[in-house]
Amino acid sequence: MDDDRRSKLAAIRSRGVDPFPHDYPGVGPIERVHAEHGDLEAGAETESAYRVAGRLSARRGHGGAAFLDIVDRSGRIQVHARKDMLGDESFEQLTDLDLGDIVGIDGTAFSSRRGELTLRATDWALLAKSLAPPPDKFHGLEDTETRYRRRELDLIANEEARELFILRSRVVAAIRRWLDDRGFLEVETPVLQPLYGGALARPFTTHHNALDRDLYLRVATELYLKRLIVGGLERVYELGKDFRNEGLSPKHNPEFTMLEFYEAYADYSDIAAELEQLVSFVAAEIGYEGEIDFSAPWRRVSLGKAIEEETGVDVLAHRDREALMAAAAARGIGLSPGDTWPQLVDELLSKHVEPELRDPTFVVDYPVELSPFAKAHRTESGLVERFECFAGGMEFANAFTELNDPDEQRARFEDQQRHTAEGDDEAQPYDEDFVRALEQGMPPTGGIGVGIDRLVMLLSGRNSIREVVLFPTMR
RNA sequence: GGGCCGUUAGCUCAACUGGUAGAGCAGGAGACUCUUAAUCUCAAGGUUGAAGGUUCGAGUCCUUCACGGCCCA
Repeated sequence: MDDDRRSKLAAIRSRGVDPFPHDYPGVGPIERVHAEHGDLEAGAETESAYRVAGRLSARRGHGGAAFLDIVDRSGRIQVHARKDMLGDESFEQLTDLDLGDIVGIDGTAFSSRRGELTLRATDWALLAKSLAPPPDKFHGLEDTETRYRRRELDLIANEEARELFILRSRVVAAIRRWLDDRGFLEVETPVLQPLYGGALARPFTTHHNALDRDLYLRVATELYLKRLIVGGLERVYELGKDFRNEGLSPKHNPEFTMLEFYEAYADYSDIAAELEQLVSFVAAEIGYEGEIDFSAPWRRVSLGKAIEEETGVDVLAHRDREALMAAAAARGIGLSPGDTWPQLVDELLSKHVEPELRDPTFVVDYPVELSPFAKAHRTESGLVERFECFAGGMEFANAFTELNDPDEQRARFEDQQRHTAEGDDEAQPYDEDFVRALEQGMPPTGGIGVGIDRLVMLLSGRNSIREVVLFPTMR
């Protein structure tokens, strides 16, 4: 077991070699070797010298020679070591390394008889000794629990995992580039909040000792970002973690990454068009080739019509809890009896409509009861200018024309307090600081929240949020 | 919260109706100077998730618990 590795470690030290040296200057990515010599014919030699470094992932010994596979972030390359080139001592020590050791290789590029691009080792160095055996070199690491709890092993053993998280990074970078290019300012608002708001969700509560006061981890950045719009920053975005105190599921992790952006003088139609552009841009940037058609324009359907299409229930014709329960029951649909009217509508949407929406779809114009921060619809009474965007059977974005009338906002908070009294523990607490900010005057504004984990799920074809979060919450 | 499935060597997996827990890879010793899941020889590797119970005997049956996966609410 790792006793063997420990005794090798001791043997290395006893030779006066540091098994954990401080640096290794001049390392280039393995990818570059492939880029510059990927077209060598089998058997061809070059004099191009490279220094690469990475983890020893496989070894095939042949007595006086050996092949070693070295993996770095950019790829894998085979190294050919020969006793007659390295000398007996160096060769023996190189082939005595363990799988998983971090090594540096100096070598010249050539193509093996089988036509594989290979570095002929001229020198090498141990850069870090690995004391724990790596996962199976052929099967990789498949146990899901170990993959999530020890993601480093997943990244070592499974190339798909490496590629996925590199993809995720590129998605986030592309989003920032798109927003930066359009004059949006990236800002940072509080994670610890005296009052939570901006989403219908239960918060995590924590405590500030010096202030002797409870604080909440944010469930959204919305209210602070709109205060920045009041302040005249005009176009702002924040890309970071939100925290919602809810159960775990393939679509829910209690901490998750959200993009919110707000744009003065825009409405929800402008935002919808921008979301189409943004996602199309990101999909193109990463070379998306999956089953979902992200090309604009996306389908638009009203919430009432979407629910009626799937269930036959006209929610807008039954605007209280009892009437809606009865209408659903008449269609053979059971709903949770304790829920408020907006919760019932949400249940119909999430259980009967959402799973059916495969290609990107805007569901537009929500009942005011579901949307305490959205501005009333300009023509449809009782509705607000809001959309949620769905794809792959999953909601991934939520946007509205922002409510900027402070008196109306105050009344909406009062409605929320009534929902709380009715037993809705996800209703919004009254935020007087936010209303006061609106009294200062907020320009007409469109805003959106985009679930980044879910977007990455869609763009990578993964069906669990835990696959796309490096260290998902575990029990 | 409910149902089903799973947990065996570092990793990936076996073990028929209850009868001394096996293999491949990794690791050890050895052979081999173009292999690529290299190959060949030899030896080693285990509190079968935890705790109880039934039994002459439990990886296997029963109970409880822990963790995970899938489905449902």
